[in-house]
Amino acid sequence: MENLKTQKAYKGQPKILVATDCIVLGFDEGVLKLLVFKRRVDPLAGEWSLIGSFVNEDESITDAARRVLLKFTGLEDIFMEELRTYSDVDRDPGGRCICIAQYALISIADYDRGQVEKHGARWFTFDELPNLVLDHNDMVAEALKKVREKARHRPIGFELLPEKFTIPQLQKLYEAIYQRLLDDRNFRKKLLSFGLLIKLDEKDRSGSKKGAFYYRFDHEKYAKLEKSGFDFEI
Amino acid sequence: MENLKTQKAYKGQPKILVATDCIVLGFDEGVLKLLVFKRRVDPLAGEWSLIGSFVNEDESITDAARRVLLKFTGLEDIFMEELRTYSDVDRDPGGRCICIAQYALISIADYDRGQVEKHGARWFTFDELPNLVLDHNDMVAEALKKVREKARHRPIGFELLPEKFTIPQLQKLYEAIYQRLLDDRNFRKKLLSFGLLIKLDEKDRSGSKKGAFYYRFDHEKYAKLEKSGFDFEI
DNA sequence: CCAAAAGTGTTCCCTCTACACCCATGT
DNA sequence: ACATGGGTGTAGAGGGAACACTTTTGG
Repeated sequence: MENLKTQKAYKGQPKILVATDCIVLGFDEGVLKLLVFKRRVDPLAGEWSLIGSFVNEDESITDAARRVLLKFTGLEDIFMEELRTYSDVDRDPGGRCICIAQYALISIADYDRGQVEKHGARWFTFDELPNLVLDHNDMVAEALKKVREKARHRPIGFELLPEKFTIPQLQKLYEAIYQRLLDDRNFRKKLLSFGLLIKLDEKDRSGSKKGAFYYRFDHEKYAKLEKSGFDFEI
Repeated sequence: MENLKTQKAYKGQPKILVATDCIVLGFDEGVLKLLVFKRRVDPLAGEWSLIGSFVNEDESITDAARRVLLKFTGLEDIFMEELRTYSDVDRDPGGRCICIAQYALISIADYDRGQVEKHGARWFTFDELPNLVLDHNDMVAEALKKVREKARHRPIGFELLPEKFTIPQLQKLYEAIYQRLLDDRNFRKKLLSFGLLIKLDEKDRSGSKKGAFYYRFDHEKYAKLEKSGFDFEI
């Protein structure tokens, strides 16, 4: 840390409460789901809310979001990206507070059910999603829009699937994200053409008698390609 | 405002200094330029810095950024978008402070030279750009990356040109953004094919004897198209 | 043997790219 | 008349979209 002189430089400037809220998306039973919980602090205690927290003085926004996600899902190393800052002066009746919203994509198979229940959290599909507190509905809508846009150019879909997945699963995921049906032949062709899916010997027989081969995404190869300007366009 | 009960709800939570910095880009003499100024507060007073300010308790981040831009350029209604939040605990030796960076695109013909000079600000090309304080170099690099990506799908280029512009001017702008030469026939064809450029009767004769027709961008028509999912792809 | 999902190829069309010459005008 | 930048058309290649049938196997 620096010295007293520099500490004084910013003395008297207006400090503000800073929070972060997470739009946590998962993919389960062929549909996208959102993790929300019952807010415990007043005002609006008992209402449905995104999971979030105030940001402490000794942590970055990312640190705070990771702390929240760990607490509510038991998961670490989750894909997470900043959405935007919500800073309207009157956005929170509890007091002036800006919020940096982040969206997180998780493989719904992996989360810790115990943690979720312990904190009064629940997964909702978007059909049955209740009204959320404050500007959280806006955050969710914007996050969905951003995920849709982003999925067209970056392979973020794989974050929502387990390590091993089948092509039909992947297609259903993209259909859920884009909200429209895709041609199965063209989809498979396109995805395989990138050379980024590694076919495994194992089959998933839960979806059909014939069984579908498992694949995994080649993150290492993609990382290299991305540096040289590769666009994962779907 | 609400009542004392709710004010108390967040009592004791950690307040933090919040700032916003603006990556102000302009296009002049065929190259992109960045507006920076000599920082006046300690620590690091006298060093080159992005223009910015602390966020007051009674204003949103956008309000703060608009205030800064007005002060330094004399301009209002500027295109501006959030880049991201910089929140590393040690990013500022002056004290814990998070910063929401925003990039702004302005028509360099329009700004108020008096305002710029009065505040010790200057336009730099990226070739001659000096080192900036704190993490401002990162912010600039990320803003450029974002502008490049965004320009491929949204008509943000027009924000950097005057209301009236010629096709060759527009092409030079895109060449400056993408850092590569474009084919003039294909470029013209593509741009005109959208039906979003309105040809004026007037010519700009500053660049050649023959003169190039002025056009303006049809913002209204684009707004409608965008709602129905139109992608302005260049 | 049948139902149910997995897997496979081809044709057409449209868009992107590459490329070279005439036009208008001020000096 | 000439130099300078503005403006136009076309042919070939490649990628996206549309489309139907065979394969596998548990029950």
